[in-house]
Amino acid sequence: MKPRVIEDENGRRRATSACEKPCPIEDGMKILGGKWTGSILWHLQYGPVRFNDLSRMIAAASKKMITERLRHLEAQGVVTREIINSSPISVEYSLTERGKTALLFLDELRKWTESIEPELYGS
Amino acid sequence: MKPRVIEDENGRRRATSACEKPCPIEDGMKILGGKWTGSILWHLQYGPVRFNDLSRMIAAASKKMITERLRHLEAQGVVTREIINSSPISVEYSLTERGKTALLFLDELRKWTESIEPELYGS
DNA sequence: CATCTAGGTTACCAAAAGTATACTGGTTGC
DNA sequence: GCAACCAGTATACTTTTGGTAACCTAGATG
Repeated sequence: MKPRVIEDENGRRRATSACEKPCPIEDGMKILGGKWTGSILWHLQYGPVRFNDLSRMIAAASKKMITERLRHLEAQGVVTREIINSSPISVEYSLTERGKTALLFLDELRKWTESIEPELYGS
Repeated sequence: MKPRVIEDENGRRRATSACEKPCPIEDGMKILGGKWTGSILWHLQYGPVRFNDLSRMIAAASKKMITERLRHLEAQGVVTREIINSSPISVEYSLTERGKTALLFLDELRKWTESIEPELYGS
């Protein structure tokens, strides 16, 4: 619904349809907006990746952050964690279907950012 | 490029094409990911809005936050600020073309979030 | 003259987010 | 036995973010 501001009989301005509910945009940002979250999903796009490999790919993020984000994403149903009974044991993370759709939207963000700062990401 | 992990001749694992540059997704999140930023852009989508009206629409955010976000968005060329020579003087904020394209992506985020939590935003 | 509006600013505080470094316990290869 | 790998934890610390509350100038209104 289109938000409006009206004046009441005393000339005081009021907003109708102000953000009364938790807004889906703010909520979505809480899930996908944390630092490194986008990068993690991005690196999972081609298939399952093991924890330490992910950590190597996103070398600038600490293991603590990687763990934290993965746990959070798992809780939201965006990634799955699977323990592989190898030796030594390994753990693989993958995108769920929900995670794959998030990827589409992350790609939109990527395109948007590249369009405004082409000099940084050039050709 | 598809990120990979390879083993060198000693069996040590290494990532190729790790996040060496600032990633456009992380950068974009810095611009659009702050709290209230999405809501502000959302409320500007139908045309210019005055500062206090915006503040009334997003009642849960303080004026300080609104100001801070607007300054940041202005610096990134996402919104414009125009002083209207009325009496009393007023200030109108609008989306730039760049801001309007961000709106497309925010709508994708909105749809994504609604799809995963339909019970919250239902019909 | 007191109060309302406009569009903010300032000072301060709490909590969240992020970084850095070290450590665990088990396994495999040299 | 020693080192390296696995998947993380633990602890301590700094930085950033978000939020509250009060205040400001200037013009209009009662």
